[in-house]
Amino acid sequence: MSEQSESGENGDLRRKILDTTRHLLVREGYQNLSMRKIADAIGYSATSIYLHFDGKDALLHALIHEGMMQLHEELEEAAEYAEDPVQCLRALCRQFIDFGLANPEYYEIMFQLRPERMERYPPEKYRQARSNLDFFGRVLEEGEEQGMFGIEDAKVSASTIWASLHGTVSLLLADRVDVSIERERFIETAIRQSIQGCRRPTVSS
Amino acid sequence: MSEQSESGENGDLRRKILDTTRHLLVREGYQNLSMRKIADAIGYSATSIYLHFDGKDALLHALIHEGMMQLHEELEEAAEYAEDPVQCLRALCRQFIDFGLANPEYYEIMFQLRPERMERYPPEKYRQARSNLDFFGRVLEEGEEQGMFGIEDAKVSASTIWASLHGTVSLLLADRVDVSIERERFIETAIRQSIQGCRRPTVSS
Amino acid sequence: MSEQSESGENGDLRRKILDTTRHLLVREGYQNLSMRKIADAIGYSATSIYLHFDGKDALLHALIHEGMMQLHEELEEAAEYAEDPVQCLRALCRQFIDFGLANPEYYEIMFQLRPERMERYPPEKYRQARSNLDFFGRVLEEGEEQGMFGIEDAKVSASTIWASLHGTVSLLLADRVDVSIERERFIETAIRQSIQGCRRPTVSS
Amino acid sequence: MSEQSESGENGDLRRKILDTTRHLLVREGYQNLSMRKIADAIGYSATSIYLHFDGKDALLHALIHEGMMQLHEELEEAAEYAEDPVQCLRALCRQFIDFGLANPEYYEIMFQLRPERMERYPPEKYRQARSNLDFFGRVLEEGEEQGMFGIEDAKVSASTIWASLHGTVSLLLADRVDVSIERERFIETAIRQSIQGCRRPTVSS
DNA sequence: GATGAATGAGCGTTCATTCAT
DNA sequence: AATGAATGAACGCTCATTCAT
Repeated sequence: MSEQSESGENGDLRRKILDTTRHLLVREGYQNLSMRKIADAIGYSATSIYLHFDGKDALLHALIHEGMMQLHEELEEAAEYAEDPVQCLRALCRQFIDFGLANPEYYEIMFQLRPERMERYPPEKYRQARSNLDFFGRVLEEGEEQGMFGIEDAKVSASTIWASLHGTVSLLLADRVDVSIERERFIETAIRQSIQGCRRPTVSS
Repeated sequence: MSEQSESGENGDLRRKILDTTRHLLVREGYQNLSMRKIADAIGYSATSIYLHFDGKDALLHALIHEGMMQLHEELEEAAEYAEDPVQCLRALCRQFIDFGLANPEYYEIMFQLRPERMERYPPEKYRQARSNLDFFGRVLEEGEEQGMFGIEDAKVSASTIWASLHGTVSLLLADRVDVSIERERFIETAIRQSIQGCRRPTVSS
Repeated sequence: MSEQSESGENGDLRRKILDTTRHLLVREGYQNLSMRKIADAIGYSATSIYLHFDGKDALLHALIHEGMMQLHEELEEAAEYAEDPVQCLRALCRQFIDFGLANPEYYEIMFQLRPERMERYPPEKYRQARSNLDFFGRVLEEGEEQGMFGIEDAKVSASTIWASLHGTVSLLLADRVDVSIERERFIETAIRQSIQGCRRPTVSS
Repeated sequence: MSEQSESGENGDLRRKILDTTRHLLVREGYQNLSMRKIADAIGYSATSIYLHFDGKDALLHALIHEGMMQLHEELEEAAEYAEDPVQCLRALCRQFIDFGLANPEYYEIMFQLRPERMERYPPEKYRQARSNLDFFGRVLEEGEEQGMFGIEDAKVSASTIWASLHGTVSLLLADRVDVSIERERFIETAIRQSIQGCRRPTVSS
């Protein structure tokens, strides 16, 4: 009642909106998200959202930004403690997948929206987003220099590995992986194959 | 009673609806698809669609079914002429990606819609859908038996390869691959790494 | 119940919408007109209006068109029975004012909306609208040839007379004329002065 | 407590609100005027406006009042230097039109809003507003006494002249005068005809 | 087999205004 | 004197769907 530090019930409506939107995203998906539903879920009028965000797009952009930042931090931390490029690549893959599975709401808006449907996501933010890919590019380059990989172009391979991880997360989130396959085993195999795919080939294919 | 409207190909409105919907899907995307737009595009009343389909979902289910059948045929044909498991796997990968890029309208509804949000896609159809995965499983099994691969479980690896291909197609369709990367090179690298990922590893990772 | 000639209660929803809109316009004004209010007033859902009109603009354009046609007919008829240009001009003035006062709803959307607010009124209709002005131009020209007027340019004078009549109608509709002035006398004076204004001046002013 | 925000002209927020509203009116029109836009434009919160005005209507009433005062002054000055009633009437007409064209923001709220729809514009202000009409009444009376005019009732003719001028300004502001007509010529003709309309008629009409 | 008429629910957004501080 | 937070009502419009014919 007296003071309102920084995480009191007061004032952080903006925070509440972001969190609620995240939860709704995971429960109902982007398509079924509406300003009214968000408002109802937080117990405020729809108008109130506009006090904190310029509109639906701005709200989602803010969420995407948060997701990108969080992913960035997680990848950074994962890369930090790795001893060699291979271990580092493995850690990055694992972290990316974990992030996607743990934050499906972020994942959907960050990676699964067709850009044509999310109008005008500021290009400057896209650049920042893509910086997450650089983690993979750097470690591939490094490993290549040390003769651990057999890739042609670190940038290209970073993208294909990303594609592989993205597919893995997408299928898991969509529950499209055969139920008879154990989740952890699927993930581990996907990672192993991704890394193995960068190895110097034993025979030409 | 006498004349059949003005359309030459008499009767098969159902066919027309499906085709038009496909075209609309590719032009406007799933989100902007509406029954009215379909009806306008075929020159019939919106009500007519309901004579042939129970609703929007049923219409999409039918389309998904068609897409699955077509993909099945294409994979079948691709596998047919391969000489050895590795070549066959390569052909399957290439065909899957080609299918996705050539039929973005199918691809989106087949693989990019969250099933929880597409009301009750009949499980029996899902089973059929999954049969497309068996192509990959079979060739992996075969190659494993011939000592060409070093995988633990063909079913699991089939899924991870599928994941990899799905990620590749998804990123390409969403235009999220760095523009500086040549499209064909990206695809070729993705396929090569997918196959290489199944090879017997040179060192344990 | 059996047959539905052409003015039955059935089918003429379009007509009903137009009429109701007209009434609402006069009761509440253009600013307070909304699709919902129209729908409520006719006892239909708002959606139904869109079955007959592309949108609010199209609905108003249709009304403007009707108004222009009606005014055109009335002016035409007024001009028909006049014996000489002066009588004709007088009849036209009288008819224009009568039309405005009798159809305030038409008058508002026809003449009192700032064009910037009524988006994209088709220019081809504007041309037709302006044709109403030609009645005045023609009679002024004719009278000038017969030496009855002392005007410089029929087109310019037609416009100034129109301005005069427009001001007269506007003030009356807005109830801005002093209550102590009898309505009919005001109108009569306005008309007389408008005509007198075109006479050959007695002294230069 | 110490510093007064950043604005130099301390205190007179009320003045600032009025001025800003005027500018917004001319830039965006009455329809697009909103309290929030005003607040944004002056750099204060929307709430602040309510400290100085009871609401949107009151704010507009204040503006109307100012406009009436300004018009009054201008007409007064115009009348002052005239040598005879005809010249005076001409000067008044010219000044009225000039005022309208130079202050479209004032003109719209002063003369083009239907009072019924502008809640309760205080009648005492209307009286004051009407005083502007008296300029015309007086000069007509005077001219009539001197035999220069042939009008029946100065008050009535003042109103009809006003109507004429009002129509002229309205059409010009709405850009409804044929583009082929030169603006100044249109104005001059309107004024000449207005005055000529009060002359003693050469023949009865 | 095909339609026209109709609708309830919902969309993102803006508005003038209030109230506690 | 000034504000930030909040709101209910309304806006034009689109949607998938139903029903009588």
